[in-house]
Amino acid sequence: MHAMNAGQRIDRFQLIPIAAKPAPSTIEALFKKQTLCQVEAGATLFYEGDSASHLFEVVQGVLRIFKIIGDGRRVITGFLYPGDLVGVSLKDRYLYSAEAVTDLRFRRFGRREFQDAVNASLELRPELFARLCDEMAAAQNQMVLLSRKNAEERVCSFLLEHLRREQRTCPNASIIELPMTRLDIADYLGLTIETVSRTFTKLMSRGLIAPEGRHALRVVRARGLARLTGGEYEDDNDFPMRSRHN
Amino acid sequence: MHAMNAGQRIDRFQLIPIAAKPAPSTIEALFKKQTLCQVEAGATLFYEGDSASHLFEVVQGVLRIFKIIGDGRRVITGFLYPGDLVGVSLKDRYLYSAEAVTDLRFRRFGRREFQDAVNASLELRPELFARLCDEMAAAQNQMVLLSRKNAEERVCSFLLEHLRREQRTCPNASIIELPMTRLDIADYLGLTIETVSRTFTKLMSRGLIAPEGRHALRVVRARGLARLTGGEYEDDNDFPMRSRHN
DNA sequence: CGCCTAATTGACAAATTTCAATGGTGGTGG
DNA sequence: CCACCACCATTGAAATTTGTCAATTAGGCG
Repeated sequence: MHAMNAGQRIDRFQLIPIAAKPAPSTIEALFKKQTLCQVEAGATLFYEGDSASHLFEVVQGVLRIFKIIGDGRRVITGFLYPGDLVGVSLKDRYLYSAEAVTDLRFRRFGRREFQDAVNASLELRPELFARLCDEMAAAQNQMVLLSRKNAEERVCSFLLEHLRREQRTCPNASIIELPMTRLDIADYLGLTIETVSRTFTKLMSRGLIAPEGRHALRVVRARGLARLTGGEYEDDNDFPMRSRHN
Repeated sequence: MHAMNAGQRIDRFQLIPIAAKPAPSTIEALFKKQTLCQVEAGATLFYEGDSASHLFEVVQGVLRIFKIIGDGRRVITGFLYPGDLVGVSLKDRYLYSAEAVTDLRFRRFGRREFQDAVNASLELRPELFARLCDEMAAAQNQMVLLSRKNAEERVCSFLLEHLRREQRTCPNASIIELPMTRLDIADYLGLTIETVSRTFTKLMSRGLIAPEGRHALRVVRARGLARLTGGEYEDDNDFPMRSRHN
């Protein structure tokens, strides 16, 4: 249904002299020795099914990873942000394609070298394991969203997820950047572009969010959004599921 | 919407003297030293949010893992079969609940001991890693299914997934056991029980499948099913996505 | 200034869910 | 051994949500 943004495959990355310095982490430290690469928005890092020669770490910008089925239907399985790792797997082929949503800076690591480095280090292994577990937890939450949430709940969950991210760096931020297109959002939430648009409009008219320039918006009432996510937003309340025991 | 089968929480497992001997694998070998436990269909192994004290290995029977959101909507994120591991994570709480679909035999392992054993062994680590990666790949395929497949495609994918499983032990099997209820299938596929039922009926009337007793069915035309899964069934053809490169 | 793409909005169609009724099966106890 | 009950599955009809198609608006960028 949905056509992808084109974007030709990159094989020679432009090298960049600058080094970013985000929160320290052992795997990040490992990557920091690798040369920094840069591509433009729309560029493809790799396609699903390509021989999985490298791992990538996003340094700056946003990346989308997605799968495409038969007749062109696209599913974005995630948006990746600085500090995130892409291509972690033992499979010898990538399980999904990866494209830059914005201009992107990243580092690459040869799969084998990475594997060796991780095996050699007592600190790296648990970190990698922890990242995989987080990814798994996120995937399960996404399954819940895709399986049982309605359009409004999906959009509110999405907005809150992004608000959270902003708040990790700036604890009382209320403005979220949304560099991806409506089509990207739709393909991430399992909706159409029109439904996403209508839902945004509705949330605005209810005063929960407000437009803030072209590619950002302000969350006016986070509490209100949270109430519309259809559960699973353990903002302050912890585990809702736990009642009858023996 | 969907009520769960009740099933009270088990804390003292019935111990069983018999030991099964499936395909050898290092993690399986590790578990084999643990006492075999048994519970009845419907029993709960643990709830989402419980302190994650143990890992489990299914020995015999089928287990469902699921999450529940606010108003009782349930999402089954997976069915687990003999040889599968449950509860692998670094989180200190389970991310989902686990219930026996059928009478179930399993082994438990203390999380810490398991962690230590895996860390100590050069063979166990890659195996665990590989299992996590497989789980991740499965989760992504499920996201594709939930996000963009219609009812017929979902059901066909489900049937084929189960046919594959049967065929791992019996290469030209055409009968698949479906011990779970329609509600379980619906909650796994993100549909309602009625839609699942109607879709089964339609596939039967088209002669693709045939009923085979109460809890099993025969796949008459696997090829036909495969054509209805909406892509992603690399049965003989390998990667469909790979066209324009530079 | 005007074009091109992205986003919005509306009207309609289609798929799935919801609600309701019926049918089948297995288990239990008379 | 049979009847009845509880539960699960099927089927139909109506309702609802989301998707589709089409037209319009709004930006961004040359």
